Amino acid sequence: MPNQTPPTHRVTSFEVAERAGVNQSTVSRALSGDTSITDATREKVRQAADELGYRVDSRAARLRSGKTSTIAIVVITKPGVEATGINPFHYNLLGSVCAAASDKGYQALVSFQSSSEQFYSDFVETRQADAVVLIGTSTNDAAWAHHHAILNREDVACWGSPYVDHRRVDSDNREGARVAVQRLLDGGNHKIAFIGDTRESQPQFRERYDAYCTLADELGFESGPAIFEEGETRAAQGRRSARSLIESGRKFDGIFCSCDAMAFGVLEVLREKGLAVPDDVSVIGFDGLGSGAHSSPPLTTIEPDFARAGVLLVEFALGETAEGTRPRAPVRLVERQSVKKPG
Amino acid sequence: MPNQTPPTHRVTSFEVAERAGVNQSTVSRALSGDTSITDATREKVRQAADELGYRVDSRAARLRSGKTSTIAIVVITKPGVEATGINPFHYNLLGSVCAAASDKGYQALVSFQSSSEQFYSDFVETRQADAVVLIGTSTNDAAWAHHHAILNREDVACWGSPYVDHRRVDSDNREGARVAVQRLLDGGNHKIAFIGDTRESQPQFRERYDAYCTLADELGFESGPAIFEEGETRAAQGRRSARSLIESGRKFDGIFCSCDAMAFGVLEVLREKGLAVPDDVSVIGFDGLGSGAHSSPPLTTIEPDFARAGVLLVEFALGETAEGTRPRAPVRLVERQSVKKPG
DNA sequence: CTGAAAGCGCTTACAG
DNA sequence: CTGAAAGCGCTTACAG
Repeated sequence: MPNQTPPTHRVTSFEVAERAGVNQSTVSRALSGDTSITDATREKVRQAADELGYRVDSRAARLRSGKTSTIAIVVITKPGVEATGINPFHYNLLGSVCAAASDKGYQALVSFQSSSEQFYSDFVETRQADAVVLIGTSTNDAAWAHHHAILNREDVACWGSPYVDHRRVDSDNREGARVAVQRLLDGGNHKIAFIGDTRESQPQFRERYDAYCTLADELGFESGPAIFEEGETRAAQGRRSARSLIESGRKFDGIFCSCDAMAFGVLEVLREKGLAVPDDVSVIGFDGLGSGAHSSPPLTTIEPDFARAGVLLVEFALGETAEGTRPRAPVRLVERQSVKKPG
Repeated sequence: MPNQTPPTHRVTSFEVAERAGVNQSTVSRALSGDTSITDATREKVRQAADELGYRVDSRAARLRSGKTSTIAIVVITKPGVEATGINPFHYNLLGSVCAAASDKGYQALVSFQSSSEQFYSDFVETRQADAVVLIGTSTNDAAWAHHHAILNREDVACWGSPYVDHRRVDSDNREGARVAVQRLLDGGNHKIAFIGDTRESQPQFRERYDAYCTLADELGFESGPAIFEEGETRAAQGRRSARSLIESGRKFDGIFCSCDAMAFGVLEVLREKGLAVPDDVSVIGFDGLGSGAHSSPPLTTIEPDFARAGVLLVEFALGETAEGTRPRAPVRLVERQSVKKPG
C-alpha cells in the first residue's frame, strides 16, 4: 500500500517530477505512454506518481492538447413521458452508442431532451465534445426542429429524425421488410396488411411501407394501404389501427407492423376480438424489443443490429464514414411465436 | 444573421474583448452572468461575442474554476448481454439519474461496464466529474467487487450493489411489500407465495422477502419460504421457480414476485400449466416495468418513483444528504390485470 | 532520450 | 463597475 498523501492538496505533475528527479515534461510523457521514454524512467515516474496518488487532470490535459475525447449523445423524448414510458428502442440504441464510443476511446456525455428549455446541442462549440449523436423519437417535432440546423454538420449524426435530407443512420428497412414479408409468406399468409405511421415525418416507417408495396408486386401477395389511427402512445395507435382494420372488413391473415410498440397494441385487440395469433392471423413487428419475449404470444420481429448501429452512428459523427454514404444497420429475423410455422 | 468567422481559427475571449472594447475579464464576467456588470456592458459584450461566434471553452473554464459540473454514471451490466437484454429497470433509472443531474446543472458522463477490461471509476480523481453514481445489476459480482472500495466515499452513491454496508439508495422495499401483499389480500388471496432471489448478494430482494414474512404474522396470511431456482435470465429463473412451486404441491392463490422480470417468466408457466391469472392465482410484481402493460395478462406491480430515485442518487453523491441517512425511493401500486379485483 | 520554456483559454483575487 | 495580472495543470514544439 503506497503512502497516499492526504487529499487536502491536489498533487500536480510538478511534484511527481520533483520526487522522481525528472522534469515535469518527462512525467507527462512517461504517463501518457510516449515511446521515447526509457522503461527505467517510466518506472521511476510511475512509482513516484503512485506514492503521491497522482492522476492527470483531464481538464488541463484536454485544454492543452486541444482534444475532448468525448462524444455527446442527445436522446430526444416525448414531453411529459417518464423514464418508464420512453420507448425501449431508444434506450437500447443509447446503450449501443455508449459502448461504441467507449470502444473508440471516447467518453459519452448524455442528455435527455424533451421540451424547449432543455434543447441544447452546442457541445462541440463549447469544447465539451468532438461530435454529437442525436437519437430518439421522431414524434417530437419541436426538438428536431431545434436541432435541424446542425443535422448536416460533419460532426453530427442522428437516428430517428423526421427529416430525410440529413446525416442519418437507419435500419436496413427494405431488407427488414423483405425478411418480414417473406416470413409471413413462408407461414402461408398471403393477405398481408401493413399497420404503421407512414406520415412524411416518419421516414423509417415509410421506407418499410414502400418496400412492402414493392414486394407485393414482386412476390405476388395481397397488399393494401397502410392502416394508421392516431393515439397517445404507439400501443394505443396499434390498438386503434387494429380495430380500424378489422372494422374495414378487409380480408387479411397476416399483419406487418411498422414497429413492435404498435404490434403490442395490435396483439391486444386481436385477442380481444377472438382472433387467434398466429392461427387466425400472423403478426410480425420491427425493432427487436426485448419485451416482445413476454407478450402474448411472444412477438416475432425484425431486429436491427444494435451494436452495429451504435458503431455506425459514432463513426458517422466522427467523420469516418465515406462521403455521400447513408449508413444502414443490418437486420435479422427474431423468431418467436406470433407468425405461423412454415409448412 | 451575424457575420460568423470561418472556423479556421478558434475565437478567444481576448478577441471578443478587443471587439467590445473591454478587458478580457469583463468578457468573462459579462458572459457568466456576474451581476456586477452593467446591462450596457453586458449587451456590448454579448453582441461582440455573437458577431465573432464566440463560445467559452468549457475545458479552460473548468480548469481555472476548479469545477467539472459533471456527474459520472456507471451502469453495470451482465457480461455478454446485448443492449436488448439489459434489464429495462436499469435503463429507466439511468434516464432518471441523467434528468436529475441535468436539473441540478450537471452534465452526465455515462459508461456501461460489464467485464474487467471496462471497469473504471476514477472520474473524480482525474477531474472528469465531481461525483459518481453506480447503478445496475447486482448479479455482476466482479464489477461490484471492483468498485467495492469506493462505495463508501462521500462523492459516490449506488443502486443495486450486492453489499449492504454502503452509500446505497433503494426502493422503499418494506412499504412496497406491504402494498403488494395488501393488494393480494384485498383481492381475496390469502395463500401467498414469494418467488424471488433472496441470496445475501441481493439485499433489495431480501428486504422484500423479510417484509413479506413479517406481514404474514401481522396480517395473518399463509406464507412460506422464498421460492428460487437458478437460471440464465430473470425470466428463466421465474419460469423454473414457478414450476418448482407448482410441483411442490404447496397451496397458493397469490404470488408476490421479487421483480417484474421474474414475474414475466412466472406468468408464462402459469398459462402453460392451465392456471388462469388472476382467476386461479393472482400475481404481483415489483419494479414497474413499462413492458408489463403488454404481458398476458398485464402485470400489476409496485413501481418505485424513478424521478425521485434519480434525485436521491444525485443528491447522495453530491453530499447533499444528511449524514447516516439511507435514502429510499417511495413506491406506488400500478394496477393492471394480474391481481383479482377486490370484492 | 530528456529538459526548459511557452502557452492552451479561461476565471478570479486584487486594485482602484 | 472594470482593468491588469496571475495562474489553473497540463502538453508540446524546440533544443541538445
